[in-house]
Amino acid sequence: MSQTQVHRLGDLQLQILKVLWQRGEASVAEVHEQLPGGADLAHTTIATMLRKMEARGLVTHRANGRTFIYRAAVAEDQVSQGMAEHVLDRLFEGRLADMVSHLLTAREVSRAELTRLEQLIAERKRQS
Amino acid sequence: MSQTQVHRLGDLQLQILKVLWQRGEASVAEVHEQLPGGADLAHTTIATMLRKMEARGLVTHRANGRTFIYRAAVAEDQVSQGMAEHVLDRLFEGRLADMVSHLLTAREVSRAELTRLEQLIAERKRQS
DNA sequence: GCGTTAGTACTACCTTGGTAGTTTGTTGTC
DNA sequence: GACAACAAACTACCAAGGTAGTACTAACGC
Repeated sequence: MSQTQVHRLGDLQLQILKVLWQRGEASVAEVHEQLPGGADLAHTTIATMLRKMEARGLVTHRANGRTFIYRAAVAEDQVSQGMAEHVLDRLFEGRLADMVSHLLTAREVSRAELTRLEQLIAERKRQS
Repeated sequence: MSQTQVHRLGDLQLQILKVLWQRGEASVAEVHEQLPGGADLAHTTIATMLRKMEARGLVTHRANGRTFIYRAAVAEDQVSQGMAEHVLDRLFEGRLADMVSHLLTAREVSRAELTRLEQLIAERKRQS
């Protein structure tokens, strides 16, 4: 019984989830306001999307009077990991170093970021 | 003019591309054989998918008699980077360390892999 | 020559993400 | 009590991924 597939989410769904993760709960109107670039979208677009997402088990809602207050039903970590692992496995056969290598050559990474990475890896090495 | 969107490919498309990258060229039947789990799919499924992919600019073909020989029209690096960057940006706001951190906690990573990562980062640091 | 085989082409259907208009119902206000 | 405002529900479309059956056609074997 596949527990809500979290590795294939569209950009809009992701952005909506981000708003919910950040705020805990939000009405359709609040999601709409907080959504980056949400001004371009109709109110009903957000509402429809939220209903679809609820049908897929990504969010839940409770009623507050006639207004629905939505809440994420999947954890941020669950989604982040699900999507990141999906790409890692499908594209790089699970070889993390390959993935990082691609990303390092493809973009600017600050020195601070590199240092953080070094620390992460060193720590992980110590634990194994 | 958006150059073929390479960040949103389905799993089947990806697997087909992998076969083509690996072999250079392949007929529908060859792709079908090489496809992991391809035995579950109908021949026409692969053929249809290839035609759709050609329409999207992902592959091209030449005819060899009555048989079509397909070839990838997008580079592996282009796709890998496109998809990896997409996830990195959408999910982790571009913070590579966050992404790696998630991946490191979510799965087993061999010591050899960790060492390779260290080397990559050290090298990158030297260049900056 | 004729039938079998092995290709592609065409068509069709389902799902999901994305987008939004229209309808219906509730609520609060004058 | 009538009406305006607003929220959700319903309906509708489009694009794309995925899947495959059916139709057409060229080649090959006998």
